[in-house]
Amino acid sequence: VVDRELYRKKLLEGCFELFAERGYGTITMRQIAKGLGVSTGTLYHYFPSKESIFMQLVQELCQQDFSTFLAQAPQEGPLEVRLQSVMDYVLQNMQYFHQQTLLWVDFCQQAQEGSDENVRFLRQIWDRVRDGLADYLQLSDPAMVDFLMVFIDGLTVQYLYNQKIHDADWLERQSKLTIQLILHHERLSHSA
Amino acid sequence: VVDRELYRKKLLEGCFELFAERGYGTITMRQIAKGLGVSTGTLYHYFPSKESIFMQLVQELCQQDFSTFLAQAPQEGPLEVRLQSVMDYVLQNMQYFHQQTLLWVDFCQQAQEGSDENVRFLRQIWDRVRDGLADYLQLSDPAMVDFLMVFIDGLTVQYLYNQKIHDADWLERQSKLTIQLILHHERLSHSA
Amino acid sequence: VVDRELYRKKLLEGCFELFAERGYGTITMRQIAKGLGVSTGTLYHYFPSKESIFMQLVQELCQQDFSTFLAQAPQEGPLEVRLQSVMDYVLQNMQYFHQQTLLWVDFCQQAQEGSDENVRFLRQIWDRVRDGLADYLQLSDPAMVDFLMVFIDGLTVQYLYNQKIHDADWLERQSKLTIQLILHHERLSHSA
Amino acid sequence: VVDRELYRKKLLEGCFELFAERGYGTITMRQIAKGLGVSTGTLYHYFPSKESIFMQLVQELCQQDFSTFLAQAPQEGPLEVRLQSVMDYVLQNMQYFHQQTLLWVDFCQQAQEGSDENVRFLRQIWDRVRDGLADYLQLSDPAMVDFLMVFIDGLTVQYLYNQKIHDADWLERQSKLTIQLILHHERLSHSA
DNA sequence: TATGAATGAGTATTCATTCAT
DNA sequence: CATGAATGAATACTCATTCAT
Repeated sequence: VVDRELYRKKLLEGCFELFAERGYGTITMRQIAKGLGVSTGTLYHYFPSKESIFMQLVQELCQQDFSTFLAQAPQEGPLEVRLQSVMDYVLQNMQYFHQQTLLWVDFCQQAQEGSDENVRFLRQIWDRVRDGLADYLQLSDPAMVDFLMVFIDGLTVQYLYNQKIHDADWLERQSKLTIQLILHHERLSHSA
Repeated sequence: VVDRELYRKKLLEGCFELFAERGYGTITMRQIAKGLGVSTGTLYHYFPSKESIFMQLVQELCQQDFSTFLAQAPQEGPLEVRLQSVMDYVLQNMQYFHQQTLLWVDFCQQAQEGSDENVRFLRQIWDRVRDGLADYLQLSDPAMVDFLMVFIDGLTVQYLYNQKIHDADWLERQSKLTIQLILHHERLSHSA
Repeated sequence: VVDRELYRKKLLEGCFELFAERGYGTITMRQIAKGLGVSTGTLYHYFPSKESIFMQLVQELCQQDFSTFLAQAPQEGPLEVRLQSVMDYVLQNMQYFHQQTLLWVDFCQQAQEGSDENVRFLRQIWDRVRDGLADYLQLSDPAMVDFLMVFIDGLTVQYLYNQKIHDADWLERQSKLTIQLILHHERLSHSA
Repeated sequence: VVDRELYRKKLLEGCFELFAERGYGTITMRQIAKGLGVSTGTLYHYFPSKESIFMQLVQELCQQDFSTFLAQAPQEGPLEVRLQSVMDYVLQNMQYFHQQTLLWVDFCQQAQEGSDENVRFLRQIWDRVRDGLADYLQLSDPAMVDFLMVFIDGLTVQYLYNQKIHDADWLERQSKLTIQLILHHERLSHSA
């Protein structure tokens, strides 16, 4: 029974790349199965539906991503350093986050009709990440965490049209700019 | 021949709502035809493909949107006023921009495979908007326009899975915050 | 618009044989389409679902069958003659009725789960036939019509196992026997 | 080897309910296995196929059913009593016989294509029951046994789409009617 | 003996597009 | 110009059966 669970996770791992390559709505179960090197029957043996694969994938990844970030991020030091470590993490995995965002958007759009239970589930996951980030950054203004995440979301979407135009320098510049803006604001709030 | 062109534009007008309602990938040509009150045959008489409808629609809308904004925006006055007018415009049409962004993402994802000519085309349109905005705002740092558009894009995506965004106050707050951050930066750049 | 309706009926006509050949649950839409000489797309252009084809088919046939019977049956004469005409009609079309009964049973079984609206619909049709038959035979005991139809149903099912064993003579014999039993009962009821 | 045989019969016992619940064509081997509390592998270890399970089940049941009837039926007495005991047995187990008939029809329909060996097998079983019944009732006209069985078959099918049949009175009435008809006929045959 | 993972062809249904009228 | 009937490949998902453990 532990083997089964292990195998399921192994399959799940292979799924992200496949979903990312073609999008949630566009990829077919046959393509996923082929990509994983199993039959459609086997795929359905481990996951009850396409939707379920996606949900499990999202849960798994978000957990991993945030853990990975925390594990390598400096737990002490001034705000600037912590902000920088967040942005570095995002920039280093930009393509990955870009794909993830696209996937979420695609999925939400597809699931628009029918149960919005799934959308609620995604929202929960998103909230958890935001709370974790708020906890890590310890910003005086809680709205600032929202601001940061909105900006990061914007970046990951931008990547869609600008993938080849905006090089690493552009991203770096935007990142630095944002950090400075936040630091300025923090300084002013404290002095006020 | 002018009639044909007029009719095409009239059909195009009705399309946005239909696309927005169900998403680019999800809506069918039959549904579009029915929504416009014509037959599928007629639809194909005016547009060679679903893809083509979308491209023409995007072009038309972006042109209109920016013109509409400029027509009602104050052409003079301090940066703060101009920034505010941009954000007001976005906030007032938040749902519309949200739908538009979703549509773009959906389309790019669907078209991922196949000609990236379409993606290039979308990028051109995006660039034109950015240049227009840079021209209007006259910011000293050109990267700041990019920053602003990234943030706006982030907001429109958030709308998908962040319930807070439905709260007008939250939006207002984020908007004000961003304007202030930009103004601070401008002041510092000038004094430096 | 009349053409469409005509064509739909023409397709419907061809369907009975196909359904009868393989059973409601066993035949596939592809097989039906192929059997009718059209594509699956065309089939769905005229009928929203497999279920719908069947329902429309049943309605059409039952109407036709009873009309056909009445048109050729003697409207006057003693009960014996009228009973005989009913049984003759059944016997002459035994294979057809056999197939119909099997189809009904098959359908009801498949539709067991899900909406029993369809089963209700079939019952309605069945009731209409019984009422028509009661009206035609003018039996003093209304339970006798039920008895007759139960027996006929039994015959049509029997045909399943006995198709090749019981020849025309056997059927004829059973038919005659039943008619006599009913006549006896009628005579006794009247004398009582 | 005797254990194996015992276990096979034990499994078989649980099968009828499962088949009856969903129909021969509709139930899946996984559902049967789950219902019996074994794995599909085990099921296939004892029975080579779904078809085989059904055939063995039918054989087993028919043998049991007729034995059970004979064991409790009065072996002596006038025809009327013996007829009544047959009808009572049928009425008391109406739902069971109804399910059995449906199962037979379903099976024959599914198996239509392919070997009619199965149909032959079912016919043999049916014949054996008829012979047993003829022996028990000792009717002067052998066709009368057929008549009785046809009627009973009709009743069991009716159960599917005639709501009246759920009314015990209706059943009782039909049963009494039939017995009387047969008795009348017997009397007339003897006097002739 | 018993398991349950693996298979892949098969199911009803959909949809962008074509084309005769 | 306008229609809508026709197409058939494609979709998510199912299932009897096999077979390595």
